[in-house]
Amino acid sequence: MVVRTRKTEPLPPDFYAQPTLRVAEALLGKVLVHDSPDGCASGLIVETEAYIGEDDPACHASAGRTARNAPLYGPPGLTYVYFNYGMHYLVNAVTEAVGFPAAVLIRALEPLDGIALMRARRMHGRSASACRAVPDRDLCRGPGNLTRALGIGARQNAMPLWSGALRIVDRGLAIGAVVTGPRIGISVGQDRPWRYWVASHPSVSGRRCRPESGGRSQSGSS
DNA sequence: CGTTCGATGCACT
DNA sequence: GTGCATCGAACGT
Repeated sequence: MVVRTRKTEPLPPDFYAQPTLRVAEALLGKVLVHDSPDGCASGLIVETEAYIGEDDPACHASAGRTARNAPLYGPPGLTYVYFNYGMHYLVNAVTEAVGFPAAVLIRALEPLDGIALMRARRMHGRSASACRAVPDRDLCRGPGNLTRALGIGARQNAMPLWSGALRIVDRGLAIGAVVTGPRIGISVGQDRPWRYWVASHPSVSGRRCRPESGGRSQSGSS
């Protein structure tokens, strides 16, 4: 019984046909991979958010089915990629059952493979010096940043995550403690604690977790 | 260190 | 025309 190689099995479609909160938590520690013509890039999922049903005011389906949000109503395990703020793509994994609109937003990754490629993609349209200053841990920090680093765009919308170029796999990697709290970046539905992240992980978005002691934050300079 | 604000395109009212 | 599941430069403390 050797076969102790790194597992790279994609999560099966059934994985996504579960309650969205369970999927959102279970996706932490899995690996999002994109094989593109430019090369392969991947990262460990360390932050997610759930968007559940037409009753969720922050869910894109809150106003009913439209052309844009149609993938939310489709089969679980497909992507829902959309364009926001005129410049960012955001990627979701569709969950639950056909006809019920719900998904998990991937908000942050810890870069694993293809770090040079990620940095090259994020360099697009900005000065080389500014890009060189971006630490590895920030390359996929935030939902807009990770799609840029992985080369995810409108062409990846409504694509299966269990096969094909863009997929989520389980490599059996261990993660730290999981924390939950309110979703961020939204103006409604903030009462629902449907955001999940790995505690104290440096690639999680939002306000940076301050290091334990040693940092003097309240000193009046001069 | 913290907070504010402009960029930028598209879906939807 | 309005508002958005964002980002980072610019400014104030």
